[in-house]
Amino acid sequence: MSPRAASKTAETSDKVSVICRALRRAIIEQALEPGAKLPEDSLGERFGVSRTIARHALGQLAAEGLIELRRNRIAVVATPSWQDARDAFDVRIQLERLVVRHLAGKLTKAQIAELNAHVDAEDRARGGSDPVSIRLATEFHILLAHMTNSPILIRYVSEIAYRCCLTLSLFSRPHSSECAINEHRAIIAALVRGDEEKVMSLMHSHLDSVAGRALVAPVPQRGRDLLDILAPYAEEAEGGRVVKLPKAARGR
Amino acid sequence: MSPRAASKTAETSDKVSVICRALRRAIIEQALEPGAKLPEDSLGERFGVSRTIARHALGQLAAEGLIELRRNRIAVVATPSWQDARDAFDVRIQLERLVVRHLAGKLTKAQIAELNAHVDAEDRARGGSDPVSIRLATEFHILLAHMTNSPILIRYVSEIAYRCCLTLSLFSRPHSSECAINEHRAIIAALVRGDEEKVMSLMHSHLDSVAGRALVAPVPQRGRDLLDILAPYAEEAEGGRVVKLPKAARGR
DNA sequence: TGCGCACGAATTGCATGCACTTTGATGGGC
DNA sequence: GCCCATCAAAGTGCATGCAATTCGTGCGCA
Repeated sequence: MSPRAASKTAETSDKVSVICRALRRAIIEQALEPGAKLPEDSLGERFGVSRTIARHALGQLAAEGLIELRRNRIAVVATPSWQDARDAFDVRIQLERLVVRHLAGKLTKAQIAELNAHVDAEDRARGGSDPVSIRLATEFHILLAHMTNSPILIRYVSEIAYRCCLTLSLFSRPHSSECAINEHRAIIAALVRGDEEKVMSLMHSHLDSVAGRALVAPVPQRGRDLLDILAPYAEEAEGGRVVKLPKAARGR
Repeated sequence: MSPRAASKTAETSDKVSVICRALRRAIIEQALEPGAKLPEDSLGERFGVSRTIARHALGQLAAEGLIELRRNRIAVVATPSWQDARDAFDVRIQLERLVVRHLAGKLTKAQIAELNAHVDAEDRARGGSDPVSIRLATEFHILLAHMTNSPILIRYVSEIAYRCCLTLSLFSRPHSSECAINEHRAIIAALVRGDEEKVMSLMHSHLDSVAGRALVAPVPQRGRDLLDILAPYAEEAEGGRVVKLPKAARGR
């Protein structure tokens, strides 16, 4: 391995990072939906560690924006707003343009093979269970980022890809199923040809269309959190205090 | 405050984030140089908290890439490689282009005043103590990011600005002193005019020149960590084991 | 003098315990 | 029947204690 090793990004010990990885994966496969509660002791019990460790893991995930931590409250999987999602995709596009710019014409044979193998796996997973195909589509982008060998790009692209994935599960239709596989193949081809301009615009439009398919409607808010939907209206009425509601609306 | 509040990015409680802020600031003002040790109990004692809290803060800082955490080892302020620094500036340029694109022509009067006041402060600090002027220059960019009101941009730009600041303290000459104040003023002017293209290219060249002033020589490695410099050579000799060195080279 | 080794001090890894906060339910007043 | 006070259960905030590891130093030996 090169001196500039692609070491894990920070992440203290093993136990903490194991929990982080597990939770990240559960989140992007939608086993944990936005808003799901993550009590420290349940986590600790589930992973065979103490609350201290579980807590530390939650701290890391919160730093990545995957979960939300509020003082004295149970941690929950993040529920990004539609605006957050738009912003995330904007940033992501710029970041991934950088990725493919770094990579154009510089891929080794082994890397090309790895990318092709990954897309083949995406192909096989199509029609299979949704969660897996979503995860694979996301991991394609993360795989690309890793090939840049730039720790910063790796970290940021991974983080934001996970977050985008999270928003997909909120705003996307049942599933428009990433028919993006062909676009992935096109990107690989352009990377191999070394056509920098072309691959950047391919990546740009690819992500644009993913975002487009996902974020069609600014309004739908498929009724995840009734209370939050009403909040803006309540705020206009009085000064930020949410008015008392007739006993209904329970997140879970 | 708007419903989409510019709340602190995650950061559990107060105590942890207080420590984080203090350390961040100490690092960018170069009170803590790259490689400086940060033992948990010293930190805890200094801030009047237990190791648990200090440890948590270190975890957060590590997630931001400001410090390095290795198992069973004392945390140290990060020492980015020259290549890391280049990558960081590349990413930063793209991110901050996004920032000014969002902002062009959309600044309120109050925001314009705030920006001008900040640059005035930079002006006053010029010639004063170096650390303060460095910090102010960095905070100008962070201030801009905050005005986008996009949590993701705020987080990423802040993080990467701090990291760039860190590399400056490693590779920059004694101090080429951010004669960039005029460039800051030019950026504000272009933002007010609402000239999107212009302000993006201004920001681009501004950061390019900051990076250029800082990262002139790919080789200098002003002898901070003798051991790391030798590591690659040792690695080529045998399989990643660093050969025993005659007792010299102590970090401190 | 220079090198290696071993032992003690320093430091981290992690679990547990206690105090405080939030949450939700139950019962009494209107 | 509805609203509010009170209280127990659940959960977090944080400190402390113990085991394991690393670091530094002094001693012995060549």
